Amino acid sequence: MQSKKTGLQSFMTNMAPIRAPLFNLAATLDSGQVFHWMPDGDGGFRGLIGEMPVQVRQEGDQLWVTPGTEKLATRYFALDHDLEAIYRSFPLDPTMTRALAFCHGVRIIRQPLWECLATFLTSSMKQVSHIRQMSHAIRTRFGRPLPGWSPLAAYPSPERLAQATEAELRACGLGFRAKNLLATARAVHSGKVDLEALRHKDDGVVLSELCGLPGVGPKIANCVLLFAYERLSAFPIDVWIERVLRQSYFAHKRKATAGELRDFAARSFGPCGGYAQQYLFHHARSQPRGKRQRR
DNA sequence: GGCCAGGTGGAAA
DNA sequence: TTTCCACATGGC
Repeated sequence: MQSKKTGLQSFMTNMAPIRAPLFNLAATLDSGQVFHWMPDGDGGFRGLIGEMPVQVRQEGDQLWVTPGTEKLATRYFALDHDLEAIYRSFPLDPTMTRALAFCHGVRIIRQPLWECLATFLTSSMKQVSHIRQMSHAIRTRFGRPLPGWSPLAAYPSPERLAQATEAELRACGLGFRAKNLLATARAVHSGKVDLEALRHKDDGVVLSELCGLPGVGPKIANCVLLFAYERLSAFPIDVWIERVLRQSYFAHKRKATAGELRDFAARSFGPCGGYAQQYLFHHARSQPRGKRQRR
């Protein structure tokens, strides 16, 4: 009689291993960069890397992924980033030190350009859980369904969303963001803005091009710069980061302007400021409500 | 039931 | 220049 395999053993015989030292999968997926990964009910996650359905699970320094997606996953999860070197570039103040300890192993994911832009376009004045809801609604309503992966679906192309109506997008819970997503989808689909071509442009050029799209300002443009264009110095300043900066770095000058905060961040957090920003964000957001900093 | 959320854009001061 | 406000929706 054959011995019955445990769930873990059977999972691993069907999966491919990747070495992933200094990586925290769960925290990375929960840190407000991506919004569609779902728990698989067995300690792992199911999601899509671009159009490719992927199941992933972490066991210590080993990542187990759907066979055939090893290279894709390695690149997506940025396992090539030298986190030790990045950490050495951080300032050594108490706030940053606490955030680093809390976020150890969180990596900045390399996201598909359009998916990242479109998702963050819907993020304004929304909690992370709401962004997740809208992302799933848009995928389900407009995306290509994947057999056996329901309710997950690929993120719809600019072309597909360009054909949608504002009412259809509002039905996904977007509110006033529907008009902006529609107009931006049309601008990208028409070729007015070429997201791929921007990969080779300077940060400033990418920023100003993105900010020309309806509903995209400096915050969202910097998120896309960081999470999709791999510009690790990009430092998006949202309400959470602004609170952290004012509390921890401008306690002596609470009336500092937005411009002063931006200049300070660029000066103080170095060439990997985007990583520092993400760690400060995730740490602040993970504090129990009672312990959170207030204005 | 009021407050706030990974903002933006346009008007007023 | 900076400040103010409308803009939808949902969770707590």
